[in-house]
Amino acid sequence: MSPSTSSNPPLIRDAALRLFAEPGGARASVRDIATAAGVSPALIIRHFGSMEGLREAVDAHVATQIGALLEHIASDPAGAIDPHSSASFADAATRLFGDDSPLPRYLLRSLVDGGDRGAALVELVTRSSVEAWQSMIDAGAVSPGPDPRARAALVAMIDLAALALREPLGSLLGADPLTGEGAERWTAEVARMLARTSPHGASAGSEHEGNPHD
Amino acid sequence: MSPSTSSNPPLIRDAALRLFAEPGGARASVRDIATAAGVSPALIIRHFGSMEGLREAVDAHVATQIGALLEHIASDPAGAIDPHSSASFADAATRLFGDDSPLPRYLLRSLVDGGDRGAALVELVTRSSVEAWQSMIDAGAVSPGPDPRARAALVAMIDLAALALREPLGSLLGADPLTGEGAERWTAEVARMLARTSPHGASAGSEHEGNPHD
DNA sequence: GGTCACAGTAAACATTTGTTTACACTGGCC
DNA sequence: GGCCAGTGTAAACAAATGTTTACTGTGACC
Repeated sequence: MSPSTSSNPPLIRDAALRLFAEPGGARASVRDIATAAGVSPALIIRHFGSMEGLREAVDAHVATQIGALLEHIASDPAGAIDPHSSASFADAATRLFGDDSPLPRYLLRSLVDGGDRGAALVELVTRSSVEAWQSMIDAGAVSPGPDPRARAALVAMIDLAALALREPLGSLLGADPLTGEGAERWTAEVARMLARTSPHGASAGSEHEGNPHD
Repeated sequence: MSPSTSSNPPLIRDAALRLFAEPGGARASVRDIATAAGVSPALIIRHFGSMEGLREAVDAHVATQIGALLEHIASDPAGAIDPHSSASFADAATRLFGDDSPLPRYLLRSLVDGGDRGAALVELVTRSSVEAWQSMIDAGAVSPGPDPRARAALVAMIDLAALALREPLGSLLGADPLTGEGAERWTAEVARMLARTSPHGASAGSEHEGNPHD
């Protein structure tokens, strides 16, 4: 029997997060998770009370982690879509999500299986997007359009999709939309589309997309 | 014992589709589905061979159904985003998805749990979007932009999100994005954003969004 | 009427599941 | 050293799972 260690609860929680985020992960058993974490099934129950308790702990942790990214973006709202500071979002996303993070896939899991807690997590993301968008409207940087709510919804959807639909989007883009060059290209393209709504943007009209990084 | 009926296999398949699409539905048991379909668990195994066989049958059916919508849109590519024919997409979506269709939620399920079959279904949707977008580029109606692949990816994501993220999008929009007024508003807003990329669109420049439905 | 293919089901079966129980170990404190 | 709280585990437990088996009923055909 190994010595006692206080690192086991987070270890278990993280193993669960990884498994739950995978295809078929909703059917991961207490024994699957115990094996992945290198502990006994009974220890999971001891620390978290039940499988439901474990799921709650994972959800709470994910909310904290994703909240960190949103906090970062909220400190620089333009950073999310401004082509000149797109590196800021890309850097933050790379740092938080790396190449192998289960968080975006877990967000997707929350969308389909999360019930009330999943809906709350998704709302965390979309509310942050909508607030950032409103800040930019207030600053006069963008236009709310004839149907302001629809436009805000579109902006929020684009943000949510970049996280939750990371994999199909990555296939389409030919690069990971949350890290490195892929993140820069994605945010640049989103910025171009939204820059179209600037009240005083390009004055030449319809299509003026020379070189956004110069 | 009831009389024999050839309607039981589709009845079972549809009950399974509904259950699988719900939160927690990945854990739906053969007994849950049997109860929902009003048959015995053993009948499901008799007709589909196994639970895996049932899942395959559901996937095949969903691919057929979603293919029907894409076929409709492919016959009128502009219909997906042109504000003047947005009613065409809205009508088709309403007819296919109604108020209560499990298909969009099942697509979301496929994204997270579908493995290869899920990826194939998602590709069905995104390929169709990309092809429609390319048709519009070829027709000179829109511009590919400085990063054509990123722009096509953005268009495809918007389409995929409207289906798979129907519920959070509906909350943001304040209406269902796949039926009725909500579908019209959503497609109108998407059209406005994408019309911005027209090579010879509005010549007044930055923000010219008078009244798109007049 | 008898035979056959097919559909449908209850019961049984072997395995898996989440959880509980009983025990051992560790380290800190007196 | 003894006691205690906390950690960790193997085994046991009751329930649930997907599937198989054995049987019945139906309708078509001869």
